[in-house]
Amino acid sequence: MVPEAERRRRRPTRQGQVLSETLIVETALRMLHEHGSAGLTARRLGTALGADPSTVYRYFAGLDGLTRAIGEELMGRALDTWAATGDWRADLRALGLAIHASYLAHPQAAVLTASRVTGRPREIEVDETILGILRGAGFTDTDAVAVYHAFIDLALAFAALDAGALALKDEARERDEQMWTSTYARLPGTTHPHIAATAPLLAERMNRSAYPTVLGTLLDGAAARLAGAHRRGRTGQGRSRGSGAGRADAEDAERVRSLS
Amino acid sequence: MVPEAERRRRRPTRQGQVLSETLIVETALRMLHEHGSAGLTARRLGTALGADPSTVYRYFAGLDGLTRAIGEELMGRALDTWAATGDWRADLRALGLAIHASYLAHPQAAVLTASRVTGRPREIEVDETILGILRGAGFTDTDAVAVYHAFIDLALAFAALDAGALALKDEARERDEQMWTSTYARLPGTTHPHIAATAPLLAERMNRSAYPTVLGTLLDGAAARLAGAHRRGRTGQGRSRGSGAGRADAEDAERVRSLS
DNA sequence: TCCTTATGCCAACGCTGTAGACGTTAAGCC
DNA sequence: GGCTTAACGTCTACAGCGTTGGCATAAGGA
Repeated sequence: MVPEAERRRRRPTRQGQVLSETLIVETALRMLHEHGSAGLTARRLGTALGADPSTVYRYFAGLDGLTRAIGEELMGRALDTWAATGDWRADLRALGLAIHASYLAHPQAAVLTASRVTGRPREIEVDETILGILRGAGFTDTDAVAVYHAFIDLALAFAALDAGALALKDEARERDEQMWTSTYARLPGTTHPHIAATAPLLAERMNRSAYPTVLGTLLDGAAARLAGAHRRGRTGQGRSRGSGAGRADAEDAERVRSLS
Repeated sequence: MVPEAERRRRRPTRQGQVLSETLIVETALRMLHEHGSAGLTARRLGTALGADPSTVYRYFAGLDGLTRAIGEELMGRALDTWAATGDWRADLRALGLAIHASYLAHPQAAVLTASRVTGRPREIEVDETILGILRGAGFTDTDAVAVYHAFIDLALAFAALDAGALALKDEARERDEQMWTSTYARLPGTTHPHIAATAPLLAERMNRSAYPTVLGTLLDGAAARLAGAHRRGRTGQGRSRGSGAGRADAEDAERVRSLS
């Protein structure tokens, strides 16, 4: 296995294809679209590329390495469709939606990659951008990191969740989506009063992503914290209850972490 | 395949095991712990059960059916460790953390199931409980459904994301966790000023789950909306900007949905 | 005790990811 | 232009996978 940058001899395949990392990644994305998230196999990828299956292993450390490269590509695409305006709130919202949308444009790929951290260049670029927006907006470093953490994990988590729903093959997805009008809407009010009372609302809402809503709430919370910090800065007063990211949450986070 | 409730003839395995859905689910959970999230195979499960691999197919519709049953089991366990107090905010927080914790107690299983909706009894029970808490707290049906949607998807999304990190085998996880002290902390301030400036804070924070923080923010937003609704109820005034779940978000959600 | 059929077992099919040896051919140098 | 060298595509093989259909058998109702 040789890193892409050091490749010198580009020798065509028996069928005439000249391979490269990006060609393989793009072919893999197309295959994921056509054959579903379980349809990315070395052999199929080989035939699609006009090359022997094992050739892929000269470019990536197993299919897992290819998967990480795909994630990096999706992150890069998100960044490319986004442009800063200077309004931190609008910029973060747009960036979050861009990441989410970029992954959901390839749900079958997103399922495989959204919960992996690659640490590759474009991903780092996104992180740097987010931190820059927050620090530029006047957040303290501590707050900026806290909001960044919540922001990026929220985007990835919802990308993975929503991609999972979209990645189901049509038939299965239809069945899943109809669950709110079939299973849930038919529960009797005697045993499930609250579901029964809200069934139409549920059917209308549950097949959409909750991400935009939650993202809005998160940014509201961040804005409140920013305002609070400014107020404290002027008055020298202690922090208010506010955003719910205080001591108790840190303890929860620690507890959660040590669960494994 | 016969539903568990109608099973009459319980015939022991050649090795003496008497099978049942719950025995299989529990064995599968144990195997996931021992062999990782890719370690649940029909053949291995068979040997672990002291039975032929194909026997599992008499109890579940393929490994996929087994997977859904595992998800249902985890959801049930979350509900069992939780008790209502009457304080809607505390109750929701505790329930969210319980779901998150239940999945993270079996990260390898959570990876497989957290983004699947099963529509099975214990899952419905959780949904009914959440809606009950919200409607009991005085939310309108519309608001209750909106908060419910955000709440449950948030819990599942973070369960999946955090489980993904925990499910990596020790060696890989350690490498992942050290990325914040190795890769990120070493980026030069000239190219990545914001990451460089916050590197210690990042290293301290990024290996914990952001879920408790985000959950807190979500509940804060919900509380604000509840207070706003009450105020509107008294004064008859229109809704304020507030929680960020207004018209614009609904449009975003629709846009996102039609992406596929 | 007998009959039915649920249920466990077996064998087989067509896949999978990946390792290692092999041979061809492009690149770099003179 | 010709030579050398090793990068890179190809071939072969292995061990394992999910799943299915047929078969034997024993459990439970009569």
